[in-house]
Amino acid sequence: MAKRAAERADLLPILAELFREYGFEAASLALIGERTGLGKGSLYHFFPGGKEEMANAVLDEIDGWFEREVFKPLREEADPQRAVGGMLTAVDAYFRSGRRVCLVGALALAETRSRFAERIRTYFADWNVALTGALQRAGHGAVAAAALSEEILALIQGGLVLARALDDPAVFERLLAGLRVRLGQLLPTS
Amino acid sequence: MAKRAAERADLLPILAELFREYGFEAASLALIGERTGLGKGSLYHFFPGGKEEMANAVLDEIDGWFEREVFKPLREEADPQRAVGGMLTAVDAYFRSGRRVCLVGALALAETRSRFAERIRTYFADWNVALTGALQRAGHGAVAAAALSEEILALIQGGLVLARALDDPAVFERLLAGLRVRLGQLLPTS
DNA sequence: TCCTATCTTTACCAATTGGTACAAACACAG
DNA sequence: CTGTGTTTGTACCAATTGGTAAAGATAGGA
Repeated sequence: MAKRAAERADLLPILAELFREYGFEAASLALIGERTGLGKGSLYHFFPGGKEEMANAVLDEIDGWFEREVFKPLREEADPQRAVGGMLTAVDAYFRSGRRVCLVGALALAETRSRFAERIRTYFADWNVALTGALQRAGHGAVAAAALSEEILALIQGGLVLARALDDPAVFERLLAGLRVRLGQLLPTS
Repeated sequence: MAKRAAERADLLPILAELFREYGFEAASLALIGERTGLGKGSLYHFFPGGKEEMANAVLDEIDGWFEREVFKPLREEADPQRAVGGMLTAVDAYFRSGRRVCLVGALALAETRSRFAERIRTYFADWNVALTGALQRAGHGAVAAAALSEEILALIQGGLVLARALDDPAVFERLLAGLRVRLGQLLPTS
């Protein structure tokens, strides 16, 4: 049973990359079987609910990661400037400096949105609330903090879209760097 | 033949909404037939290349619209401030204030990216070049203009992702309004 | 009226889809 | 070695996919 849990958990990163790369619909069972090296039998053994359960398991893991590495620090870190800076670092690492796409954002635009709508909503809503709080503690007024938070999230998501569209991850990096400057993490260079 | 051209053109908006709503893969021929009221025979009569030709025709139309209504004004309008402000107005109208998704951006994230990669690239590259030029003429240095242009495009795309994810078009509107303020189209309100 | 080009309907196709059933292989505790 | 529960391979399923073929309808000009 230790083995079972371990192996199911090992599957999640592979499934996540598959969904990121192909989307939910286009990641067929044939493709999943090929990339995981597992037959349908095993796949349905670990995920009796089929693809939908796979996607939900992946989203669970993503939720967990962001809660642990991003949202919670934003809420609890004493120094809010550090908290926001840390968020940018974590995000940069997670999205591999623009080479990786945000699965939640992609699902939001894609055909299958309705199937995961509520999860998608809370993911961004939680992020937005946590970030707004940190910005307020950093001295911004309530309205300004909320506006800035939305702007930061949009820049991150839009940066991923642009980096993918232009096939140039550097776009994402430049946007993050610009954000650091604007948020006072660095001094403007010129 | 006048009839033929007219009817094929009339199909494009329907196809565009279909692709926006469901994505390329999930917009099945059955669905397309249902929404257009046309059988497969007619569809393949107008688009012998099948779905791919439909998508390319839609992308042609989008390219044309943006070239005419956005890129060209950005390049040619005498007053660059006005040009950028006009762009924001056009974009707001086109995306129905955040209720409509950017098909090109969605394709960039989706499974079918590779099939339209070059078109997606040039769409954003053209936009970026035109906007950078206008910003330079508005007084920004070359580097600053390029950075600001990328930031504006990312905000628009990210705003559409967020609006869709949060199921709240107002997010997009707020981001556009914020942009107007930052670009000096309006005075800050507080 | 007849002819021709445009358009549509219908039936069909092989391939693939997600999902199920179930027997065989496996590991491992007793 | 035996028995038990977990894991896998194989064969199968109905439904749907994008796409084709070709007969039939519909028009417009001569």
